[in-house]
Amino acid sequence: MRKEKRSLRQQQIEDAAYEVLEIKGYGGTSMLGIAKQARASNETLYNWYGDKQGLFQALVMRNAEQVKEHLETELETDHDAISILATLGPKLIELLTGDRAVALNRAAAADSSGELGATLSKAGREAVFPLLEQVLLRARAEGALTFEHSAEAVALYLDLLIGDQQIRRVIGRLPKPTEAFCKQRSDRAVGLFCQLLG
Amino acid sequence: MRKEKRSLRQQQIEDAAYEVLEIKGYGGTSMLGIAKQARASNETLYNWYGDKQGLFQALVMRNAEQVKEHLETELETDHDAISILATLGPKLIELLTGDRAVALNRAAAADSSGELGATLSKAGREAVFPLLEQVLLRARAEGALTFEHSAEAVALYLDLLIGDQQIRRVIGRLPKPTEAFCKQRSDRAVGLFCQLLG
DNA sequence: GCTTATCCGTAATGTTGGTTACGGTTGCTG
DNA sequence: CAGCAACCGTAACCAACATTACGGATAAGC
Repeated sequence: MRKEKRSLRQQQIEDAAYEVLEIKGYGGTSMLGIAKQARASNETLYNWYGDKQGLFQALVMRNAEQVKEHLETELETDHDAISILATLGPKLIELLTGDRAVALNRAAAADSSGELGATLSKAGREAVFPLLEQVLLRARAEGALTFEHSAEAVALYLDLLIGDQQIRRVIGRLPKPTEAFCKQRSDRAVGLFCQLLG
Repeated sequence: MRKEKRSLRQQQIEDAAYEVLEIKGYGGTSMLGIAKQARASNETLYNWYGDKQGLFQALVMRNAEQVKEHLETELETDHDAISILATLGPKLIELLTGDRAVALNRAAAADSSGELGATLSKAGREAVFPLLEQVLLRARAEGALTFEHSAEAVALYLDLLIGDQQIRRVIGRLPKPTEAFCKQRSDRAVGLFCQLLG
């Protein structure tokens, strides 16, 4: 029961961190700002996360977990692989170009040590990749797709699905995508993908 | 001759700024650091560029000019459009994911005002876009490609060519691309592109 | 050679923010 | 209720850095 409370409080603090981050950007986000937003003491932040980097590492990892959970849930359906892509795609776009992901990518870009970027990539792309690989292999088994190297196929799918949306979001030249936009872009990606490998 | 000297000195200062930027990242780059690297006075920096933002704006714009010049030079050949793509592609990858572009994108990501991002995008993507459009229209006129909306075709080409290379470079998870890599990735993009629209 | 504007080097100045420290409060434990 | 640990709110400390200021050097223009 003590643990639950702590966990809940951490959730609140991390939510507060996102709020500040999304509004003020990484450079404008201070530990005191986060503490104030969360109505917490900065001493608590330092006790729990060590330092600023630690807090952001925690944000990145928690976000990545959520993304992975989302996707794994989608994967548990018994639809055919292409249908799975059709539902997975919009979700993936939303997760990778949503406000939180963008804020984290900006933080990683601003972090000169490269630690955040490493964590973001490891917990993000490198976690999503095998899931997609699984879907594409299923699609090949079903005869819907033809390819030799699954890694290349995944890379191609991601190029078509995400493209340069992330970087354009990160430098502030694209708005947060609407649900309709995600759907439309996903459909386009699947269409092109099948045209190439179908 | 006075102007030439000034211009030369500015070039040196901006080169120094890139050096610091590429080594220390945007957060770690200070005006005094740049001044020291350039063996210049920070007073001079402030006189010439106004403030830190101004200096980075100048970097972005000068870089964009150079990119555009590079591409326009390539465009002046009388090769067929697909051949132009084959030579343009590697150059474009190199320019968009090279150290300077990455450093500028990181700066734009860290700039909470969004000014740098706007300039980067306006002077970069939005300058490159019409050039590519021109090439693709030429390709269509030559009968090599078929498409309805040229803007969509350009977007597709960029997705295939650049994909998520930029964001992965920006968060530090990809090394600077080799010449061979640029060539290979460009060839792949052109191949897939022709397969889709050919 | 004298004047003057420009530039260098370096030293203030003021602010910001990461980090630490501490007194007061809350809430659990016995 | 006493004891204790965790947490809040706030202040304090310290370093970095954007920005400003200034004295000395340099070189162009006359």
